This record gives sequence, structure tokens and C-alpha cells, in this order.
Amino acid sequence: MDMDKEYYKACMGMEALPMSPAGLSAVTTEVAMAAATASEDEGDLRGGPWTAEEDMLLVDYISKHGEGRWNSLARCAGLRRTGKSCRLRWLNYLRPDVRRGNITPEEQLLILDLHSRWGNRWSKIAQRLPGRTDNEVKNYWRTRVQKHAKQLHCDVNSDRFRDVVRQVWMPRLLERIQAESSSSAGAAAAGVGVPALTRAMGSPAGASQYHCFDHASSGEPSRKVAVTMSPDTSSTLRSSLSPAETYGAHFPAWGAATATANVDGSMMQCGGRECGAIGGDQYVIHGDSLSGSWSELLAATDIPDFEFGNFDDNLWNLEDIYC
DNA sequence: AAAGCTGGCAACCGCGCAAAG
DNA sequence: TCTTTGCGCGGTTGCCAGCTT
Repeated sequence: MDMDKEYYKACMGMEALPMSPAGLSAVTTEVAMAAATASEDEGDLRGGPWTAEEDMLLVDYISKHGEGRWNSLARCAGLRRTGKSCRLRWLNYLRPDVRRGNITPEEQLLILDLHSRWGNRWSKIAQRLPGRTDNEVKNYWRTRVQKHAKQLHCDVNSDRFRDVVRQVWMPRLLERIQAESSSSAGAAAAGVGVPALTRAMGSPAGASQYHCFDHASSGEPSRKVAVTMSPDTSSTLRSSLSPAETYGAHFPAWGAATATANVDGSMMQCGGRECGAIGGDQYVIHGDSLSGSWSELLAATDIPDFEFGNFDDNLWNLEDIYC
């Protein structure tokens, strides 16, 4: 195959692509070729955890020749691994821009939101989270989200759990985002992936409406998140917002009012029990419920017949929900 | 201190799709 | 048109560190 011939030439050091991840020592072509020879002699493929040497071989090879054509890459790099294994290791771990651990509240909110619309489309969801891999998003969902569903004695895909997510978890994350940003002014300086929040003028009947435009994805239209505060929203909230502010720093705090947050630009009502409207999701916060305990918050929702279990186990405490 | 348990995460597996031969 | 190959995705497994008993 021609592609293999090209890669063989590349293996022989005839081509070098510009890319050099910092912090990794160079591995010479001679070392790679020697390893390749050894692998041919031994003839079997390795499995299990990757060693530091294998990581260096893979990174060094990709830094010189680029990624893709993983089966050929594995052979030429002298790795006793399948192409699939090399691809997975690179994409999930070695890639320079990969981010691991510390899922932020913003990312959690986005994961919950996108999963409610797309389901287990981990790769698609991960595309909206710069630096995050589908594997990490999937692991987050399985370890964190499903844990909560289990503790609530319901299926993670059930309508009831979705209601909890929309009416309790997501609003709480929004509050967290607002709290963090307000305590560190300027931390949410505009950047790629940071949605801009603008205040819509002419909102009906004294209500304040805010739209959040998510520019995180370059390939898709911006997503709009509209937040409507009813007239009895505290003046503090309204005054804290400027006409054009950033999402993290300026998402309105939730006051003693029923707030309706619409995602993806489609209007929905949760208070009116129209959750799950076509093409969108919605969550409503009743009154000042966010200032209470989780058991109180859940009790304040209109989710019927829900077994919330024992809240003394601290599962749904505030810190747990963010981690 | 040791054994057992649990959660988190890296890695593997199987399937489907698309492109090339 | 059929077969092969490469790739990507979602589901699953197994290891290991930390925690509990």
C-alpha cells in the first residue's frame, strides 16, 4: 500500500513534521528502528498499561510525522501495540492539549445539558468541551452522574432523574458558576469557549431576560441560553449585570423568584411541566430554594413520587454535586 | 496492621461505517 | 460489486489507590 510506503520513508527519517511537545525527551530514530526490529523478532503485541518508554516512542514519532494511519504508525514507531491502542493512548492521554481531571462546574453543566439532548454521544459531547476526551466525559458520567442516580433509586435515563438534574443540579451549578466568578472578578475574561452573556432589552412586563451565547464550538451555530427573571427578582441581581458580560462572571444569581432557563434557544417551561420540549431543555428554580439544603431543594421541586433516600449520607451535599 | 470494599480511570473490545483496492 | 483495511465510537473490563472495617 502506498500509504505504508510513505510511512516507511517517514520512518527512515526522510520526513519530519513540525511538532515538539515540551517536557518529553527526544527518542532517536535509531532507537525506534531497533525497537521495530525487536518487535518483528518477537512477533507479539503488547497489552496493558503503557510504559514511559512506549509513551516517548509514540509522542516522538507523532511529533515528527504527525498522527493518523495508526496501524502503520504503530509499526513504524516500533511499538508492539495495535494501531487502535496507539490512537487511544494518543487521543486520551498523550495529546498535548488534552485536559484531565478537575471537571469545572461550567463543564459539568454543559455535560448535563448536552447529554439530556444527545444521550450517550460522548464524542459529540466532548467536542464541545475543549481538551476533554470522550472517554473522560463518559467516565465522568458513569462515576459521578450515575452514582447520584443510584442513590436516588432511579435510572439515570429516567424522566425523574432528568427532572432532578434540570430542577436542582443544573441550577445549582449555575449558582456555583456565578458565585465563583463574582468572587474572582476578571477570572472569566473573554476567551475561546467562554460564552458571552448579554442582556436582552425589551423583556416583557418588567421581567429581565438574559441570553447566553455559547461560542465554544467553531463548527456549529452558537447556542443561546435565555434566563428570564420574573419581576420580583431582587434588584441586586439586575444591577449586577451589564449589557454585555461574560457567562462565568455574570450569570445572574437566583433570587426569590421563579426563574426559567431555556437552553438551545427553544422556549420551554418547567414550572408549567413542559420539560423536555422539542429541541431543548429547561430548569426552573422555585423561590429562594437554592439557599436551602438539598433535601429542602428537592422537596421544593414538583417531582412526584421520588425516593430521595437518606440525605444524611451527604451524597447530595453541595460539595459532592460539584465534584 | 491487614483484609476487604469501592470508586476512578486507563485500556480494551466489538461493532459499524467509509474508503480503497 | 465485493472484500479488505483503517478508523471512530460506545460499552465494558480490569487495575490500583484510597477508604473502611
